Amino acid sequence: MPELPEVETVLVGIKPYLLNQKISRIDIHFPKLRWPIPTIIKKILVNQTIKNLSRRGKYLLLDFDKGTLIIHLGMSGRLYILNKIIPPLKHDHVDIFFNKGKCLRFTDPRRFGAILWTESNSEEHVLLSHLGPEPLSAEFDTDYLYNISRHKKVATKTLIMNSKILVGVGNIYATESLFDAKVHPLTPAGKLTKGQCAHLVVSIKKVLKKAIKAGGTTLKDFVNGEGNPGYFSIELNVYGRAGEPCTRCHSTLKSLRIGQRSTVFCPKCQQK
DNA sequence: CAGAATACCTGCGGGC
DNA sequence: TGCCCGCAGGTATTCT
Repeated sequence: MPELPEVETVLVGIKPYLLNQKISRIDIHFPKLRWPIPTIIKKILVNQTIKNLSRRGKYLLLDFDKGTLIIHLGMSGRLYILNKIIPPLKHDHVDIFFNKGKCLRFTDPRRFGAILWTESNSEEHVLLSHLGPEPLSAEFDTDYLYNISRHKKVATKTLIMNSKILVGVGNIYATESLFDAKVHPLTPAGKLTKGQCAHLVVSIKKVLKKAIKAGGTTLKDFVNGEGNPGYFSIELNVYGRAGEPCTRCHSTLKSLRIGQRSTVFCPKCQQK
């Protein structure tokens, strides 16, 4: 569910509460996620201090002296901080307690999320080692997108959602970025002109930055489960608006399925 | 090899 | 009210 802006918002929201905090106990209520939660963390991480929190793509990384806890929220995962003990409900998988009484709770109804432990450099973890550049980094520029898309037949939308090409862009922001850049989502990636690549790069960065800003203003309170780090709403031009008028030209927005994902676009603004 | 389809889950809204 | 269907913000794995 969460795309890069949502994960970034979660990171910024929980970091002040967790940085340099020492773990006192970990309760794993329900270990079944995409992969089982390694029960070894219950022993390894007690009395260990979180030395840093960061994000790579949609992965959250909690660094300890002994290794890194890798957290992915999947489609429906949530993380929030509790000030007091609240009994776990059905989809509450893990509670990580800290010395000062706070608790980090991981909840995930659909269980596509993951909590993994690595004692190596997390960059070398199999899930992270093949990831493409961060969309907001300088590395993701026109030349990069142009060069990597050459001779590829996949739809441009599929390309920009591929984490080996570029991390962090999911269904909503791919859809919005393509509209912003006036690129038809089905354009074969290899057919993108350099100019289109330039527009797309600018649009992706713009759309993500705007969403991060919106998340930051919408979700201030990560404590106590109130003001949940849920999925905040930003104004969307096309996603979820099939059949409604284009905000630019008032044509009727159309929908498609690309790679089993719903895609909305303006047939007039976004032509192949 | 690339690209496409499938699999993993629960919850919700709509149609009947 | 209840049942069935399709759909949901992700991505590893399997297939063709």
